[in-house]
Amino acid sequence: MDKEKENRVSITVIRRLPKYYRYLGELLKKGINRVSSQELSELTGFTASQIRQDLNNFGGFGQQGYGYNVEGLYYQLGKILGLDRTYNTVIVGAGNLGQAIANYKGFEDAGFKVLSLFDKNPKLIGLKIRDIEIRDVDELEDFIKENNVEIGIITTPKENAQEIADIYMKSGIKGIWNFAPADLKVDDDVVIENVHLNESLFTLSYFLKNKSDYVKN
Amino acid sequence: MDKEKENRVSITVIRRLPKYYRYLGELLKKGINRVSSQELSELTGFTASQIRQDLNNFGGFGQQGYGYNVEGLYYQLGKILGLDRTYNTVIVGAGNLGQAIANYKGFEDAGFKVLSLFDKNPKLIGLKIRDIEIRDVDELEDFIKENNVEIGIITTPKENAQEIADIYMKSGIKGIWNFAPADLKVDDDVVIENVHLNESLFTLSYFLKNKSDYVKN
DNA sequence: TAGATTGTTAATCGATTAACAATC
DNA sequence: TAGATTGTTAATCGATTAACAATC
Repeated sequence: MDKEKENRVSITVIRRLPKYYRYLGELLKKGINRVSSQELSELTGFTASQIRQDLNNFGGFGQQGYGYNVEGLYYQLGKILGLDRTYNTVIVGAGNLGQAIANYKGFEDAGFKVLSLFDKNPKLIGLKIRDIEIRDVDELEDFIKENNVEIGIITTPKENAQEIADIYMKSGIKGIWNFAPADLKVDDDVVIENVHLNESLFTLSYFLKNKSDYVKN
Repeated sequence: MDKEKENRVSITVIRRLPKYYRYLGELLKKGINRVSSQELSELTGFTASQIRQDLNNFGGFGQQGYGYNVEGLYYQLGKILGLDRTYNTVIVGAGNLGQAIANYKGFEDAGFKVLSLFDKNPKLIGLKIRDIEIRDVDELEDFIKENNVEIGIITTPKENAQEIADIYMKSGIKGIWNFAPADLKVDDDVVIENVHLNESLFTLSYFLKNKSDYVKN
């Protein structure tokens, strides 16, 4: 009955994977082809034990007495994270933040292609951000359906975020990357990843104020 | 000896505070002046028990039989987060992302004032983002020292992030908000808050791929 | 007073760390 | 073979949830 529960990996583990992936990518670029959990620990700051535990949620990628093959592990983690393919995305909200994301080459390199930006501001509609056209948000639903868009990005003010999420859902999008400082209500089969910059900044503020209690942490 | 340890509140608690703060602000704006942990639970998604535990790390803000006074709790949380004052900040990296942050009125409203942007691109130097001038990064250290800047924001490519962090430290900055996809090495008395957008996107990718295992979570 | 809801202790649950046999 | 390091189990630690007496 709760078969799914068995191989359900905890969210805290998942959130560490991209960091492993990043450092493995760096090692790979340096031409290093072998790494131990101890070495990964020094790079990432997680304990070697935790790293071995984390990786073993997905399989035995290492080899006793040797460690992990950098290229192999990098490839495996990419596959686990779903980075072994490409995704079509759109961005609603063509202000600075939307443009920043559209401009960031790193996302495209990782397989996330921004097909179009959308806005309701007539001054922006028709402009291009390195070949990516800004369209009227009225065209959003049709565009998504016609272009096999899987990920919807929201960089609008918070007042408009929920209505955009609703259009996304109506259009069949199952993954939303939300930058508006609001918690969106979505259907059970839609996943949301929030980037709440204000919360991040307030956390920094707290730690800045209380840093003496947290030195070396 | 480990006196500090006593009143050390766990990081996971701290990271929930901004969300409480946000919802309290919304309630306040609606003119609601009383809220129970149960109601906060429905808003935030955390359990009522957890909310009471979290708040009691900092004091007994509630009243039996009544709940919490919205305005009072909002004010207290603001104080705890260090939002009862203003901070001077600078941004290094005047591309789209840096401009987005400089443009975002919400940060200024919360007390974080961007005094200047910095870049090394001569085409950007001298431009203004709503009154905020873009200066040459060569002037960074002097500017920080002369203007009582406490928070340094990094929105450069990852290749330059560490050198900017080094200048920040040399200039006396103790709080860094880092958007570059790199883990910066800083002194023990400097706090860093990272916003690693690529890690966030990769996490979304994972959950999109495995969403059937995570429905209603 | 009766009802509601906190503050707080105790119980549970889950995540991290330690340890070591397996094995390359 | 000897040394190194994984995979995995057991122990520990910390965070969440449950429960309820205190009290407004």
